Amino acid sequence: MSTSAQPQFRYTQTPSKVLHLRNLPWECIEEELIELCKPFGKIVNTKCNVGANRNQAFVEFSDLNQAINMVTYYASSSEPAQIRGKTVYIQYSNRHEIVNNKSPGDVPGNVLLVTIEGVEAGDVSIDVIHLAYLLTVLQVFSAFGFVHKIATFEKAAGFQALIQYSDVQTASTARDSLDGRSIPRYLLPSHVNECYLRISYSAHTDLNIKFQSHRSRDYTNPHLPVNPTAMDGLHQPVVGPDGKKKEFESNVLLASIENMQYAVTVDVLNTVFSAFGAVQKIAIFEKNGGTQALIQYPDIAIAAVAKDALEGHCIYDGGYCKLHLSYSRHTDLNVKAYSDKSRDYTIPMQQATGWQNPPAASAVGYTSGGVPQAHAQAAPSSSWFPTMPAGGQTYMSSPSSFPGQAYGAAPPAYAAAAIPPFSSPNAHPAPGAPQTGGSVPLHQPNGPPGGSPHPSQSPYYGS
DNA sequence: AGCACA
Repeated sequence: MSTSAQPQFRYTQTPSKVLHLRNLPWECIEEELIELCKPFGKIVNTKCNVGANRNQAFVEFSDLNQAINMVTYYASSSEPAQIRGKTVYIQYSNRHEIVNNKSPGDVPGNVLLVTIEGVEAGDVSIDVIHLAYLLTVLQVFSAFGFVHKIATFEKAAGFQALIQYSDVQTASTARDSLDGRSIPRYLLPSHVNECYLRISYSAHTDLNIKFQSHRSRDYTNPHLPVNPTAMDGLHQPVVGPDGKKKEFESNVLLASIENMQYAVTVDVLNTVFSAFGAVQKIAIFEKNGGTQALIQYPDIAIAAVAKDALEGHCIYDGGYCKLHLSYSRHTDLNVKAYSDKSRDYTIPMQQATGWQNPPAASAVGYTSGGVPQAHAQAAPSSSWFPTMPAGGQTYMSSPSSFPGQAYGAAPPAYAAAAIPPFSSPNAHPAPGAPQTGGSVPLHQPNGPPGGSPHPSQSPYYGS
Protein backbone atom coordinates (compact mmCIF):
# COMPACT_ATOMS: atom_id res chain seq x y z
CA MET A 1 0.00 0.00 0.00
CA SER A 2 1.39 3.31 -0.96
CA THR A 3 1.11 5.78 1.87
CA SER A 4 0.92 8.63 -0.56
CA ALA A 5 -2.39 7.42 -1.90
CA GLN A 6 -5.00 9.53 -0.13
CA PRO A 7 -8.41 8.01 -0.61
CA GLN A 8 -11.04 10.66 -0.97
CA PHE A 9 -13.85 8.66 0.48
CA ARG A 10 -13.12 7.30 3.84
CA TYR A 11 -15.99 4.89 3.86
CA THR A 12 -14.25 2.91 1.18
CA GLN A 13 -11.22 2.70 3.32
CA THR A 14 -9.70 -0.58 4.24
CA PRO A 15 -10.00 -1.57 7.84
CA SER A 16 -7.19 -0.75 10.20
CA LYS A 17 -6.69 -1.52 13.82
CA VAL A 18 -6.18 2.21 14.20
CA LEU A 19 -9.37 4.21 14.34
CA HIS A 20 -9.69 7.87 13.61
CA LEU A 21 -12.16 9.69 15.82
CA ARG A 22 -13.42 13.18 15.17
CA ASN A 23 -15.85 15.73 16.50
CA LEU A 24 -14.48 15.15 19.95
CA PRO A 25 -14.72 17.82 22.58
CA TRP A 26 -11.37 19.52 22.75
CA GLU A 27 -11.11 18.77 26.45
CA CYS A 28 -11.29 15.08 25.73
CA ILE A 29 -8.70 13.15 27.63
CA GLU A 30 -7.23 9.75 27.01
CA GLU A 31 -9.28 8.12 29.74
CA GLU A 32 -12.47 9.07 27.97
CA LEU A 33 -11.25 7.62 24.71
CA ILE A 34 -10.36 4.39 26.43
CA GLU A 35 -13.70 4.33 28.20
CA LEU A 36 -15.46 4.58 24.88
CA CYS A 37 -13.36 2.05 23.03
CA LYS A 38 -12.40 -0.60 25.52
CA PRO A 39 -15.67 -2.54 25.29
CA PHE A 40 -14.52 -3.58 21.84
CA GLY A 41 -11.06 -4.75 22.63
CA LYS A 42 -7.68 -4.02 24.02
CA ILE A 43 -6.34 -0.56 23.37
CA VAL A 44 -2.63 -0.47 22.89
CA ASN A 45 -2.14 3.16 22.06
CA THR A 46 -3.98 6.44 21.76
CA LYS A 47 -3.36 9.91 20.57
CA CYS A 48 -5.75 12.63 21.54
CA ASN A 49 -6.19 16.35 21.00
CA VAL A 50 -5.08 16.03 17.42
CA GLY A 51 -5.65 18.53 14.66
CA ALA A 52 -5.98 22.27 14.55
CA ASN A 53 -9.04 22.18 16.75
CA ARG A 54 -7.65 19.44 18.90
CA ASN A 55 -10.86 17.60 18.45
CA GLN A 56 -9.61 14.47 16.78
CA ALA A 57 -7.98 11.38 18.12
CA PHE A 58 -6.55 8.03 17.21
CA VAL A 59 -7.05 4.78 19.01
CA GLU A 60 -5.11 1.66 18.23
CA PHE A 61 -6.54 -1.75 19.09
CA SER A 62 -4.39 -4.77 19.64
CA ASP A 63 -5.98 -6.47 16.69
CA LEU A 64 -7.94 -5.64 13.62
CA ASN A 65 -11.13 -7.47 14.53
CA GLN A 66 -11.62 -5.33 17.60
CA ALA A 67 -11.48 -2.18 15.49
CA ILE A 68 -13.87 -3.70 12.98
CA ASN A 69 -16.22 -4.59 15.81
CA MET A 70 -16.32 -1.04 17.00
CA VAL A 71 -16.83 0.50 13.57
CA THR A 72 -19.55 -1.94 12.61
CA TYR A 73 -21.26 -1.64 15.97
CA TYR A 74 -21.60 2.11 15.71
CA ALA A 75 -22.40 1.95 12.00
CA SER A 76 -25.62 0.17 12.84
CA SER A 77 -26.29 1.44 16.34
CA SER A 78 -29.15 3.80 16.99
CA GLU A 79 -27.09 5.30 19.81
CA PRO A 80 -24.12 7.12 18.37
CA ALA A 81 -20.78 7.01 20.11
CA GLN A 82 -20.58 9.97 22.45
CA ILE A 83 -18.06 11.70 24.65
CA ARG A 84 -19.25 14.49 26.91
CA GLY A 85 -22.51 14.50 25.04
CA LYS A 86 -20.93 15.03 21.66
CA THR A 87 -21.40 12.52 18.90
CA VAL A 88 -18.09 11.03 17.98
CA TYR A 89 -17.49 10.00 14.38
CA ILE A 90 -15.44 6.87 14.00
CA GLN A 91 -13.65 5.54 10.95
CA TYR A 92 -10.63 3.51 10.09
CA SER A 93 -7.43 5.42 10.06
CA ASN A 94 -5.40 5.36 6.91
CA ARG A 95 -2.44 4.26 8.96
CA HIS A 96 -1.97 0.96 10.66
CA GLU A 97 -0.24 1.98 13.78
CA ILE A 98 0.09 5.00 15.97
CA VAL A 99 3.64 6.15 15.80
CA ASN A 100 5.41 8.57 18.04
CA ASN A 101 2.55 8.70 20.41
CA LYS A 102 3.97 11.55 22.37
CA SER A 103 5.56 14.63 20.97
CA PRO A 104 8.21 16.27 23.14
CA GLY A 105 5.65 18.77 24.29
CA ASP A 106 3.48 15.96 25.58
CA VAL A 107 6.09 14.50 27.85
CA PRO A 108 5.04 15.74 31.24
CA GLY A 109 7.41 17.94 33.17
CA ASN A 110 7.15 20.55 35.87
CA VAL A 111 7.61 23.44 33.45
CA LEU A 112 4.86 24.44 31.08
CA LEU A 113 5.37 26.20 27.78
CA VAL A 114 2.47 28.56 27.27
CA THR A 115 1.88 30.18 23.93
CA ILE A 116 -0.56 33.02 23.80
CA GLU A 117 -1.86 32.96 20.29
CA GLY A 118 -2.87 36.21 18.78
CA VAL A 119 -0.18 38.18 20.52
CA GLU A 120 2.47 38.19 17.89
CA ALA A 121 6.09 39.07 17.90
CA GLY A 122 5.26 41.56 15.17
CA ASP A 123 3.21 43.20 17.84
CA VAL A 124 6.46 44.41 19.27
CA SER A 125 4.63 47.27 20.69
CA ILE A 126 4.36 44.78 23.50
CA ASP A 127 5.34 47.46 25.90
CA VAL A 128 5.89 47.24 29.56
CA ILE A 129 2.34 47.68 30.61
CA HIS A 130 1.18 45.22 28.00
CA LEU A 131 3.54 42.66 29.42
CA ALA A 132 2.30 43.51 32.84
CA TYR A 133 -1.17 42.61 31.70
CA LEU A 134 0.04 39.34 30.32
CA LEU A 135 1.82 38.59 33.54
CA THR A 136 -1.45 39.28 35.22
CA VAL A 137 -3.10 36.82 32.92
CA LEU A 138 -0.47 34.32 33.85
CA GLN A 139 -1.41 34.70 37.47
CA VAL A 140 -4.21 32.31 36.79
CA PHE A 141 -1.63 29.61 36.72
CA SER A 142 -1.07 30.14 40.40
CA ALA A 143 -4.58 28.88 41.02
CA PHE A 144 -3.22 25.39 40.46
CA GLY A 145 -0.36 25.58 42.85
CA PHE A 146 2.56 27.71 43.72
CA VAL A 147 4.14 29.08 40.58
CA HIS A 148 7.85 29.15 41.20
CA LYS A 149 9.07 31.04 38.19
CA ILE A 150 7.82 32.69 35.03
CA ALA A 151 9.86 33.67 32.03
CA THR A 152 8.26 35.28 29.01
CA PHE A 153 9.65 35.86 25.58
CA GLU A 154 8.61 36.44 22.01
CA LYS A 155 9.11 33.86 19.33
CA ALA A 156 7.73 33.30 15.90
CA ALA A 157 4.98 31.27 17.50
CA GLY A 158 3.87 34.36 19.33
CA PHE A 159 4.12 35.50 22.86
CA GLN A 160 5.31 32.65 25.02
CA ALA A 161 5.88 31.97 28.64
CA LEU A 162 7.55 29.26 30.62
CA ILE A 163 5.85 28.58 33.88
CA GLN A 164 7.62 26.50 36.47
CA TYR A 165 5.88 24.51 39.15
CA SER A 166 7.41 22.44 41.88
CA ASP A 167 6.21 19.21 40.38
CA VAL A 168 4.82 17.49 37.33
CA GLN A 169 1.46 16.81 38.95
CA THR A 170 0.68 20.46 39.50
CA ALA A 171 1.92 21.40 36.06
CA SER A 172 -0.20 18.80 34.35
CA THR A 173 -3.30 19.80 36.26
CA ALA A 174 -2.79 23.37 35.12
CA ARG A 175 -2.15 22.29 31.57
CA ASP A 176 -5.17 20.03 31.38
CA SER A 177 -7.40 22.75 32.72
CA LEU A 178 -6.18 25.72 30.74
CA ASP A 179 -4.95 24.38 27.43
CA GLY A 180 -7.01 25.74 24.60
CA ARG A 181 -8.89 28.28 26.65
CA SER A 182 -9.18 31.82 25.51
CA ILE A 183 -8.24 34.85 27.48
CA PRO A 184 -11.16 37.17 28.10
CA ARG A 185 -11.04 40.32 26.06
CA TYR A 186 -11.26 42.59 29.03
CA LEU A 187 -7.88 41.38 30.16
CA LEU A 188 -6.23 42.39 26.96
CA PRO A 189 -5.24 45.58 25.25
CA SER A 190 -7.99 46.68 22.93
CA HIS A 191 -6.09 46.02 19.72
CA VAL A 192 -5.66 42.35 20.51
CA ASN A 193 -8.37 40.03 19.34
CA GLU A 194 -8.83 36.38 20.09
CA CYS A 195 -6.16 35.01 22.34
CA TYR A 196 -5.93 31.30 22.97
CA LEU A 197 -3.62 29.57 25.33
CA ARG A 198 -1.71 26.64 23.92
CA ILE A 199 0.10 24.75 26.56
CA SER A 200 2.66 22.03 26.24
CA TYR A 201 5.43 20.79 28.45
CA SER A 202 8.82 22.31 28.30
CA ALA A 203 11.93 20.19 28.52
CA HIS A 204 13.22 22.57 31.15
CA THR A 205 13.10 21.56 34.76
CA ASP A 206 14.50 24.67 36.38
CA LEU A 207 14.40 28.10 34.86
CA ASN A 208 17.30 30.39 35.38
CA ILE A 209 15.75 33.72 36.24
CA LYS A 210 18.38 36.38 36.74
CA PHE A 211 16.19 39.36 37.53
CA GLN A 212 12.70 40.25 38.50
CA SER A 213 11.61 42.20 35.50
CA HIS A 214 8.66 43.07 33.40
CA ARG A 215 9.11 39.77 31.63
CA SER A 216 10.36 37.37 34.22
CA ARG A 217 9.68 36.48 37.80
CA ASP A 218 11.17 34.21 40.40
CA TYR A 219 8.60 33.90 43.12
CA THR A 220 10.82 31.63 45.14
CA ASN A 221 13.28 34.45 45.57
CA PRO A 222 11.62 37.75 46.41
CA HIS A 223 15.02 39.27 47.05
CA LEU A 224 16.28 38.68 43.56
CA PRO A 225 17.48 42.00 42.19
CA VAL A 226 15.24 43.95 39.91
CA ASN A 227 16.69 44.31 36.49
CA PRO A 228 17.74 47.93 36.34
CA THR A 229 17.37 48.32 32.61
CA ALA A 230 14.26 46.26 32.11
CA MET A 231 12.44 48.19 34.77
CA ASP A 232 13.76 51.57 33.77
CA GLY A 233 10.61 52.65 32.14
CA LEU A 234 8.81 51.87 35.34
CA HIS A 235 11.06 53.45 37.91
CA GLN A 236 11.67 56.70 36.18
CA PRO A 237 9.03 59.34 36.15
CA VAL A 238 6.79 58.64 33.24
CA VAL A 239 5.97 61.41 30.89
CA GLY A 240 2.42 61.27 29.70
CA PRO A 241 1.19 62.14 26.23
CA ASP A 242 0.47 65.62 27.45
CA GLY A 243 4.10 66.06 28.40
CA LYS A 244 3.29 66.29 32.07
CA LYS A 245 5.15 64.09 34.45
CA LYS A 246 3.03 61.44 36.04
CA GLU A 247 3.00 60.88 39.73
CA PHE A 248 5.67 58.93 41.49
CA GLU A 249 5.07 55.21 41.08
CA SER A 250 5.76 52.43 43.50
CA ASN A 251 5.25 48.74 43.93
CA VAL A 252 3.45 49.54 47.17
CA LEU A 253 -0.07 50.92 47.06
CA LEU A 254 -1.64 53.04 49.74
CA ALA A 255 -5.34 52.32 50.05
CA SER A 256 -7.68 54.59 51.93
CA ILE A 257 -10.93 52.92 52.73
CA GLU A 258 -13.96 55.12 52.77
CA ASN A 259 -17.39 54.35 54.16
CA MET A 260 -16.16 51.35 56.05
CA GLN A 261 -19.36 49.65 57.09
CA TYR A 262 -17.82 46.21 57.15
CA ALA A 263 -14.63 44.99 58.61
CA VAL A 264 -11.84 45.01 56.10
CA THR A 265 -9.40 42.36 57.12
CA VAL A 266 -6.05 41.40 55.81
CA ASP A 267 -7.65 38.41 54.16
CA VAL A 268 -10.23 40.50 52.40
CA LEU A 269 -7.58 42.84 51.07
CA ASN A 270 -5.47 39.93 49.97
CA THR A 271 -8.41 38.48 48.11
CA VAL A 272 -9.12 41.68 46.29
CA PHE A 273 -5.57 42.69 45.48
CA SER A 274 -4.33 39.20 44.61
CA ALA A 275 -6.44 39.33 41.51
CA PHE A 276 -3.67 41.35 39.90
CA GLY A 277 -0.64 39.50 41.03
CA ALA A 278 0.99 37.98 44.02
CA VAL A 279 0.59 40.23 47.01
CA GLN A 280 3.75 40.18 49.06
CA LYS A 281 2.81 42.11 52.17
CA ILE A 282 -0.14 43.90 53.65
CA ALA A 283 -0.38 46.28 56.56
CA ILE A 284 -3.56 47.89 57.89
CA PHE A 285 -3.48 50.94 60.12
CA GLU A 286 -5.60 53.81 61.30
CA LYS A 287 -4.83 57.34 60.27
CA ASN A 288 -6.78 60.51 60.93
CA GLY A 289 -9.73 58.47 62.08
CA GLY A 290 -9.82 56.50 58.84
CA THR A 291 -8.56 53.12 57.86
CA GLN A 292 -5.68 52.79 55.47
CA ALA A 293 -3.71 49.88 54.16
CA LEU A 294 -0.44 49.33 52.39
CA ILE A 295 -0.33 46.58 49.82
CA GLN A 296 3.00 45.48 48.46
CA TYR A 297 3.45 43.84 45.08
CA PRO A 298 6.66 42.52 43.59
CA ASP A 299 6.76 45.32 41.07
CA ILE A 300 5.38 48.57 39.92
CA ALA A 301 3.76 47.18 36.82
CA ILE A 302 1.36 45.00 38.77
CA ALA A 303 0.76 47.77 41.28
CA ALA A 304 -0.09 50.10 38.42
CA VAL A 305 -2.58 47.68 36.94
CA ALA A 306 -4.19 47.06 40.32
CA LYS A 307 -4.35 50.76 41.09
CA ASP A 308 -6.02 51.63 37.83
CA ALA A 309 -8.45 48.76 38.04
CA LEU A 310 -9.49 49.21 41.64
CA GLU A 311 -9.45 52.96 42.10
CA GLY A 312 -12.86 54.15 43.21
CA HIS A 313 -14.29 50.67 43.40
CA CYS A 314 -16.03 49.30 46.43
CA ILE A 315 -15.06 46.14 48.21
CA TYR A 316 -18.67 45.54 49.07
CA ASP A 317 -21.76 46.26 47.11
CA GLY A 318 -23.75 49.31 48.03
CA GLY A 319 -20.90 51.75 48.12
CA TYR A 320 -19.28 50.26 51.18
CA CYS A 321 -15.58 50.23 51.73
CA LYS A 322 -14.69 52.35 48.77
CA LEU A 323 -11.06 52.22 47.77
CA HIS A 324 -8.91 55.20 47.01
CA LEU A 325 -5.49 54.25 45.84
CA SER A 326 -2.22 56.04 45.51
CA TYR A 327 1.37 55.00 45.37
CA SER A 328 3.13 54.70 48.66
CA ARG A 329 6.63 56.01 49.13
CA HIS A 330 7.52 52.66 50.64
CA THR A 331 9.04 50.00 48.47
CA ASP A 332 9.45 47.24 51.01
CA LEU A 333 7.21 46.99 54.02
CA ASN A 334 8.51 45.81 57.33
CA VAL A 335 5.57 43.96 58.80
CA LYS A 336 4.83 41.16 61.17
CA ALA A 337 4.45 37.98 59.21
CA TYR A 338 1.10 37.24 60.72
CA SER A 339 -1.03 39.52 62.82
CA ASP A 340 -4.58 40.75 62.57
CA LYS A 341 -3.31 43.91 60.90
CA SER A 342 -0.51 42.62 58.74
CA ARG A 343 0.71 39.74 56.71
CA ASP A 344 3.94 38.82 55.01
CA TYR A 345 3.21 36.31 52.28
CA THR A 346 6.81 36.03 51.24
CA ILE A 347 7.49 33.88 54.26
CA PRO A 348 6.69 30.28 53.51
CA MET A 349 3.40 29.49 55.16
CA GLN A 350 3.46 25.76 54.93
CA GLN A 351 6.21 25.65 57.50
CA ALA A 352 4.12 27.56 59.91
CA THR A 353 0.88 26.50 61.43
CA GLY A 354 -1.06 24.90 58.69
CA TRP A 355 -2.71 28.20 58.10
CA GLN A 356 -3.43 28.37 54.46
CA ASN A 357 -3.07 31.20 52.11
CA PRO A 358 -4.63 29.79 49.03
CA PRO A 359 -3.77 31.72 45.94
CA ALA A 360 -7.28 30.84 44.97
CA ALA A 361 -8.94 32.92 47.57
CA SER A 362 -12.46 33.55 46.48
CA ALA A 363 -15.02 35.82 45.06
CA VAL A 364 -13.60 38.80 43.37
CA GLY A 365 -15.99 40.79 41.33
CA TYR A 366 -16.15 44.39 40.46
CA THR A 367 -18.36 47.17 41.51
CA SER A 368 -18.71 49.32 38.53
CA GLY A 369 -19.37 52.40 40.58
CA GLY A 370 -21.38 53.97 37.81
CA VAL A 371 -18.61 53.43 35.32
CA PRO A 372 -18.99 50.76 32.67
CA GLN A 373 -16.90 47.71 33.31
CA ALA A 374 -13.44 48.67 32.30
CA HIS A 375 -11.56 46.49 29.92
CA ALA A 376 -8.61 46.61 32.19
CA GLN A 377 -9.94 44.41 34.92
CA ALA A 378 -7.48 41.82 35.93
CA ALA A 379 -7.65 38.11 36.17
CA PRO A 380 -9.17 37.07 39.43
CA SER A 381 -7.79 33.63 39.18
CA SER A 382 -9.19 32.98 42.55
CA SER A 383 -12.80 33.27 41.60
CA TRP A 384 -12.62 30.80 38.78
CA PHE A 385 -11.98 27.83 40.89
CA PRO A 386 -14.06 28.42 43.95
CA THR A 387 -14.04 24.85 45.08
CA MET A 388 -10.45 24.12 44.42
CA PRO A 389 -8.38 23.30 47.42
CA ALA A 390 -5.04 24.92 47.82
CA GLY A 391 -2.17 22.57 47.59
CA GLY A 392 -2.42 21.44 44.07
CA GLN A 393 -4.84 18.59 44.30
CA THR A 394 -6.56 17.63 41.14
CA TYR A 395 -9.88 19.32 41.28
CA MET A 396 -11.32 17.88 38.14
CA SER A 397 -13.07 15.00 39.73
CA SER A 398 -15.61 14.85 37.00
CA PRO A 399 -14.62 15.03 33.38
CA SER A 400 -17.35 17.50 32.65
CA SER A 401 -16.40 19.92 35.35
CA PHE A 402 -14.10 22.62 34.19
CA PRO A 403 -13.69 26.18 35.26
CA GLY A 404 -16.20 27.52 32.84
CA GLN A 405 -18.86 25.57 34.60
CA ALA A 406 -17.64 25.95 38.10
CA TYR A 407 -20.07 28.66 39.01
CA GLY A 408 -23.02 26.39 39.05
CA ALA A 409 -21.52 24.49 41.89
CA ALA A 410 -20.32 27.50 43.77
CA PRO A 411 -21.78 28.26 47.14
CA PRO A 412 -23.88 31.40 47.30
CA ALA A 413 -21.17 33.42 48.94
CA TYR A 414 -19.15 33.05 45.80
CA ALA A 415 -21.95 33.83 43.44
CA ALA A 416 -20.65 37.30 42.87
CA ALA A 417 -17.67 35.90 41.09
CA ALA A 418 -19.09 37.07 37.85
CA ILE A 419 -15.93 37.75 36.01
CA PRO A 420 -16.01 35.27 33.18
CA PRO A 421 -13.35 32.65 33.34
CA PHE A 422 -11.10 31.77 30.50
CA SER A 423 -13.65 30.65 28.04
CA SER A 424 -13.58 27.42 26.23
CA PRO A 425 -14.49 27.60 22.59
CA ASN A 426 -16.90 24.77 23.19
CA ALA A 427 -18.10 25.70 26.59
CA HIS A 428 -21.51 27.13 27.03
CA PRO A 429 -22.20 29.23 30.05
CA ALA A 430 -23.13 27.15 32.99
CA PRO A 431 -26.84 27.03 33.60
CA GLY A 432 -27.63 29.45 36.33
CA ALA A 433 -24.31 31.17 36.00
CA PRO A 434 -24.54 34.66 37.36
CA GLN A 435 -24.57 37.39 34.80
CA THR A 436 -21.86 39.93 34.64
CA GLY A 437 -22.87 43.51 34.65
CA GLY A 438 -24.64 45.69 37.07
CA SER A 439 -22.98 46.24 40.33
CA VAL A 440 -20.87 43.41 41.48
CA PRO A 441 -19.03 43.81 44.72
CA LEU A 442 -15.38 43.09 45.00
CA HIS A 443 -16.11 40.96 47.94
CA GLN A 444 -19.04 39.43 49.76
CA PRO A 445 -19.44 40.69 53.30
CA ASN A 446 -20.34 37.35 54.80
CA GLY A 447 -18.31 35.23 52.49
CA PRO A 448 -15.42 33.29 53.87
CA PRO A 449 -13.04 34.35 51.13
CA GLY A 450 -9.51 33.83 51.94
CA GLY A 451 -10.79 32.17 55.02
CA SER A 452 -9.95 33.75 58.26
CA PRO A 453 -7.42 31.64 59.99
CA HIS A 454 -8.84 28.88 61.99
CA PRO A 455 -9.26 30.00 65.57
CA SER A 456 -7.47 27.01 66.94
CA GLN A 457 -4.42 27.73 64.89
CA SER A 458 -1.75 29.77 66.47
CA PRO A 459 -0.72 32.89 64.63
CA TYR A 460 2.43 32.78 62.68
CA TYR A 461 5.12 35.14 63.75
CA GLY A 462 8.14 33.36 62.47
CA SER A 463 10.71 32.19 64.91
C1' DA B 1 -16.78 16.82 10.44
C1' DG B 2 -12.49 14.15 7.29
C1' DC B 3 -5.84 11.71 9.43
C1' DA B 4 -1.06 12.91 13.75
C1' DC B 5 4.35 12.89 14.05
C1' DA B 6 9.29 15.59 12.94
